[in-house]
Amino acid sequence: MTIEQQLALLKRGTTEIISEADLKEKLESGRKLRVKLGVDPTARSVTLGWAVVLRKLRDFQRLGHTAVLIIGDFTSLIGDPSGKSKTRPQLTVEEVQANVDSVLTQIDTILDVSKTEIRFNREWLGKMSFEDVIRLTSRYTVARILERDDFTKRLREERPIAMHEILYPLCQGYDSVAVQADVELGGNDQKFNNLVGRNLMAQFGMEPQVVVLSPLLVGTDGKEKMSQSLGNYIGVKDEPNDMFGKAMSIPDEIMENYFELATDVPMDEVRTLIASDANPRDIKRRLAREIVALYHSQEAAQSADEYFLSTFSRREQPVDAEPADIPAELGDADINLASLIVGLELAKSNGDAKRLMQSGAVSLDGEKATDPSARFQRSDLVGKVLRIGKHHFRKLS
RNA sequence: GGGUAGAUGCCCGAGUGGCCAAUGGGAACAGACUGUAAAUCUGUCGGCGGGAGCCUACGUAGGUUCGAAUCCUACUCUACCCA
Repeated sequence: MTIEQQLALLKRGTTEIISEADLKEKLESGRKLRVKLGVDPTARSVTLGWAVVLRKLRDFQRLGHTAVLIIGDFTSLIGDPSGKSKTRPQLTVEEVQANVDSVLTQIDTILDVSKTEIRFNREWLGKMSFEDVIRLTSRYTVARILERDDFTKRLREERPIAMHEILYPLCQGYDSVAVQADVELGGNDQKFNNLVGRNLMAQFGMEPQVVVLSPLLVGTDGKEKMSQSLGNYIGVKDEPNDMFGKAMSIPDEIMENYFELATDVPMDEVRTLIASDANPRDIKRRLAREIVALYHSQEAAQSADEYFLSTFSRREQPVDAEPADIPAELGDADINLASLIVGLELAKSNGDAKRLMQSGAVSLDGEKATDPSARFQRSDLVGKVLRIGKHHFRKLS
């Protein structure tokens, strides 16, 4: 692959490269570059949004460079203030470890983990003495830290900024020094932190890293950035049908964005597809298939597509609704449907379940069950398909 | 250290002694319509209960009162001004 082709591949799905000329130079050097991505183990699910940068890291990896994945086990004790209007809760050591374990098993669908250098930043940050910290902080000024938009905003809105939060960019920047990064990847919201890394590296007499920024993937709601806490995410470990369904529920306008950031479909093809007069729904089906194929398989994508069409487009009963046992404690007679729904974890409380029934969201074998006071025999329920809302089906047994 | 303002449900925010499980908006959930899109309309939106009703909740802990989100005391936290 020529340098130009490599650059083109690496530029897909990025908003900014600081600077492209530097990146080109580094690629031309023929060296095996050290490409850093820092991850904050605050979430347990790897989402497609997170996958955007992980996939970019994979691109570098496939070009023969060294992927250096930094698990921010130390920095997550601080909590990245990026994009946050509130101080994040600080995690305990146990919570961090649990998250790390879960995250590592998830990213192997994206990266070649065996070839990835995985480092925990406690390795160097945890060893620093207070004197080291003071020396580090003396390299930056308060004004420069406060330039950062999140902080400016919080100051303006008279919201708290805790002292430790302003150390976050320095910690992350110091990671780059410690692992001698050539390139650092990040989401757009990481720009400030990444640039601090460049500055610190220069201060330590190193060649500053190139910063490659990717846009943030919008969540399935089409409004906020995709994040686990907002619940608008697609997880890389989601079941095929679920993943497909979530992909279908995104607004039309963000389809192109999803193709670019979450699939490998060539962009020329995507643009032609979107410009054509094909039914947007079918373009979106293609998108959903691509995504499922990436994290599961072609076959899984195909069957998820079929499931979707029959269940939702043609509104048929799913043939293979998820089986569910009627909890034994409900007894055999006088079964209250609301308790059953709660027992199957399809509603969070009895009141909630009753409300769903009253609003017509609950049906048994296609017949609406709207009366919360109705009682059922176990034998009447077994074998029927319980439907809650549009999405949830359970075959009772 | 001194002063001022403030802390209400997922978020914003109204409420200054009973009519408050708490106005309004957003988010969310459900129904109708659809392409599980968008927009729109409708309903719901602390827990338990078939219901009557009961319980828990307005920063924390006490107190006053027949009765407190509302009054008093102490404490915790936040912002701003002065040092």
